[in-house]
Amino acid sequence: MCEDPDLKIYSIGHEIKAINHVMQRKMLASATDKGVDKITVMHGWIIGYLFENKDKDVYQKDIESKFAISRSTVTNILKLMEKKGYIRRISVESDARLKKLILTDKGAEINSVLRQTIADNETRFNSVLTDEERKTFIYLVRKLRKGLENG
Amino acid sequence: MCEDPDLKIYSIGHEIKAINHVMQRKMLASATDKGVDKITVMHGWIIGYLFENKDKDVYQKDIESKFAISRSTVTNILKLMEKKGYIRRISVESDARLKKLILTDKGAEINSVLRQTIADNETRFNSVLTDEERKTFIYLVRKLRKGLENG
DNA sequence: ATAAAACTGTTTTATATCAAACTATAAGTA
DNA sequence: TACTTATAGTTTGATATAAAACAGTTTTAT
Repeated sequence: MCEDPDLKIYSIGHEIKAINHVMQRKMLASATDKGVDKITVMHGWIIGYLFENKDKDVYQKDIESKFAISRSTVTNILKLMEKKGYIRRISVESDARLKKLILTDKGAEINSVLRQTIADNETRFNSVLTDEERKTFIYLVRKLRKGLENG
Repeated sequence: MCEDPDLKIYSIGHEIKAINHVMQRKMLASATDKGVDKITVMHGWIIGYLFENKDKDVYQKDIESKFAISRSTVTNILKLMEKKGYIRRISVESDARLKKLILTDKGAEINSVLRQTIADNETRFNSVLTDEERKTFIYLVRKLRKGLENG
């Protein structure tokens, strides 16, 4: 089955990459116009995640699995985000290996600006896919990611 | 429309990124066992593209649009690929701005090994999505990419 | 014919990314 | 308790990536 090379996931790998790329550009082009720092999409995702999980304890290792980036990349990015004042990284007493991530006021402010930017830009995607297609696409992306991560 | 944040394309951005990431790991883990250099997925895509377009003239700028990477990244990657002996970059007389890309014998050899690796790994994706889902996914990825690139 | 605009590729600077080797801490086991 | 294994994070070295400034070439417009 699936002899046609055009029907292989591998053959569209670079198109998946391209979608990601376009998203990142479009998404943040407008963020710059709003008085906040120019931040990367990854910083935006992490800030959003920390905002949504304010009540819970979030450690560096959680970022690693949530966003599928290597441990060393996590260190790099979070260090930079701390330097820029979006987060703080606090050592905890119960386990000296862990570093707990705290969203600063500045980080929370950027989060609220970003929500607006995201809403503005979402209409771009809506114009390309129908409602039904978008739902299907999101479903399949989640299914594929979930399936691949335990394999 | 589309008030539910879980139904926004943005909300799955990091999952798209993760799929790409997993693909790259899985795809190349086995390539190492076959006596060829350990190459990146992007190198694999470019080598495959040059192989498929042996008869046509391919320039650096074509790589830029085909794979949605910036001009400076194209310079970097192709320089490295030339250094590793996979390709050559030839200045053409008709237009002194252009550099034509030629796949070397070594590059062609890597291509044939890679085809087998890709076939081996494609079964992973097949086990996650049904045939119908895979077709739909590929269709939507292409539609989304095409729609986003002219916007 | 010449000045302006567009195109192709490079360099520089900053960030992102991974793998591998490393440090320190915690948990499990003999 | 002492040895071993597992876990969390850091550092290093290599590659990937983009934006911006740049240089050379070609095309367009006047």
